[in-house]
Amino acid sequence: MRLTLESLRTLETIAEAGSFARAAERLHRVPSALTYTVQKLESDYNLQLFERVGRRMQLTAAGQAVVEEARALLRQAEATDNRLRKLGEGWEARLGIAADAMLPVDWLFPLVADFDALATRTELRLIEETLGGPWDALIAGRADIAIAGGEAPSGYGLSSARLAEIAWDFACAPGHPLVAEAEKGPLPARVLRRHRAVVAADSARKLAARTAGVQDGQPVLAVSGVMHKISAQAAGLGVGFVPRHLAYPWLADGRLVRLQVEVPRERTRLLVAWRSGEQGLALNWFRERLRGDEALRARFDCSEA
Amino acid sequence: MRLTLESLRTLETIAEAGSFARAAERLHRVPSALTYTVQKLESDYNLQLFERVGRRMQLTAAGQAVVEEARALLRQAEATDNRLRKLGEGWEARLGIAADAMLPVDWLFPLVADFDALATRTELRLIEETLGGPWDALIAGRADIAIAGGEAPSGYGLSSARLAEIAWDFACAPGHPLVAEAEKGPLPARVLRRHRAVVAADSARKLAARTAGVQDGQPVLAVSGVMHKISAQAAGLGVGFVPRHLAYPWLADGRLVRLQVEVPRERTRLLVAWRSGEQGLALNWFRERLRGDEALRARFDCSEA
DNA sequence: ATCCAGCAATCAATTCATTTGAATGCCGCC
DNA sequence: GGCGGCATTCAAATGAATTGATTGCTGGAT
Repeated sequence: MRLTLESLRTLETIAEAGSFARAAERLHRVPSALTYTVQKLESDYNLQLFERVGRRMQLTAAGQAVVEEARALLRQAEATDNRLRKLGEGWEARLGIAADAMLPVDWLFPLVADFDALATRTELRLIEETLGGPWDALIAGRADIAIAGGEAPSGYGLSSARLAEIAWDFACAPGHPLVAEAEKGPLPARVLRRHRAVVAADSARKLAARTAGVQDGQPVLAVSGVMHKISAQAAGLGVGFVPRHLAYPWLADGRLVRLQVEVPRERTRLLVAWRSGEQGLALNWFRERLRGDEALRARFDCSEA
Repeated sequence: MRLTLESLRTLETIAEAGSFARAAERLHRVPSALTYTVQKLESDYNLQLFERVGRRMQLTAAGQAVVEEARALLRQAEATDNRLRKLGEGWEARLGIAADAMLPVDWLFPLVADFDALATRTELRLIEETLGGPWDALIAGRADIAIAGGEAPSGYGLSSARLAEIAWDFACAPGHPLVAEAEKGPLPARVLRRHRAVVAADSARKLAARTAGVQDGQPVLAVSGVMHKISAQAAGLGVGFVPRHLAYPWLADGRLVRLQVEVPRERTRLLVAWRSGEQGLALNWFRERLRGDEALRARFDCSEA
């Protein structure tokens, strides 16, 4: 393939400028250089691109077609150039963010929109995971940022920063037998153990699976995400702790009721984590934005109702 | 923009070959040349593409991303190269074929399929016109081949060859008053003139409009294509001559009936025409294929029924 | 351990495609 | 009829890319 971007760019400029002379000026070259370039292109492809008409040159039909082709290719070349530039500036080619389902992905959309405005050409990937899932994705390299609950698994070289705290309510459907029992006072573990617990299954692939808030011997229904867990509980299929910032509407309109338990679940810390030492600009941007995003934080502190 | 297709190709080859040495061999260059190219790319974009691992080089994450970009751009560059080649061989960028509606476009599809098999990259444009329309399109340059009835307008430098002959039947709907009249014998012009004629409007934009088979003083309904004319006549809206090869099914199943008239319409010659002196390979190909296409010809000679 | 083979980097020398600049010729216009 | 704008041609200059010899490193074989 004898094609050169340079020669196509030259051709395009001539077509736009309307004459070799003006094109030469624009390109900071001498007219004869353009003659050379065009003639080379013509002989390479055995093609007549221009024809003399009076003292100036005019594109032939074939020339016109070539200019169109050239434009298309040049536009893509410019896009590629741009991409490489951004990579050179330190913007990663791709950035994966694995967020615990407790942080609904659409809460991240405003950040993504702001990021887009930077025109970094970094491809973003939002991954929803549960429990150990974000950690797993981070360690395995499927993600570069994890938004996850609890503690960072140690020994993998991860760093993290606090993002928010999640409060838990023990809840079930209004018709559930536990509702009656709860009138006698805070429910002891012994009672809870007799009712099916709904749990969000761990999406981790490699790390040891975690379970949260389940007692030994308690029958279990595992579902694939927090929202499924909430709706399963609302359907009366079981009981369990639900994150307040997500379950709030369900508790407010009575689809779920909150019960007092003897051992309430502690607040969970939600962390932003990354592999230590990674320096990409997109990673930094998201890390800092997440840490400073008060609007996002506030959404976790829904009224105590 | 400092981007070169050559350097991207080099990079791609290295990535594929797995080492500078093997890539150099494939590219018929010396390893140090590749080192030079890669280092230039790296310094141009301030980017590290490779890292030493042992005695060989391995793509960094950024390098991997660049290779992907490079691949995409190179594939398009190859397409462009191919296109220019074809243009150089004499295949036009575009070929427009303006066919009279009496030649249903789908009758041309087999030719188009065969043409496609040549992989010429010529863009095809099929235009349906009526009466003077194909000539008009040819003269105005909207088409390069016309398939049209009658005579080529002279003085425009057109050439033509015979394609087929079209036979006409005078027809109307079974319930039309002319049907009864026709039982007395062939219909004279005087009688026909009293009934509305359906005509296909001329699609020519510049040439003088033509009308065919209409008598002075006859009321007219103009529709935009032969098929519309046929169905308008079948709906009893008027009478007129219909091309036998298209109306045949309608006559066969009785939606239209053929009437004897005193002055039948002569067969019309269908011509393939082009601007004299044009030499494009696609034009030649279609011209020759149309002239030699017995299957196509045969479709006009439907049984005399 | 040692040696060898394979690979990439460096550097000076070379090559050759591209560019330059001066000269020529053409055309249209005042 | 001469002037000015435009493209081409050609010899000469340029400089980016290539070569080839050399060095240095590594991993595997002996």
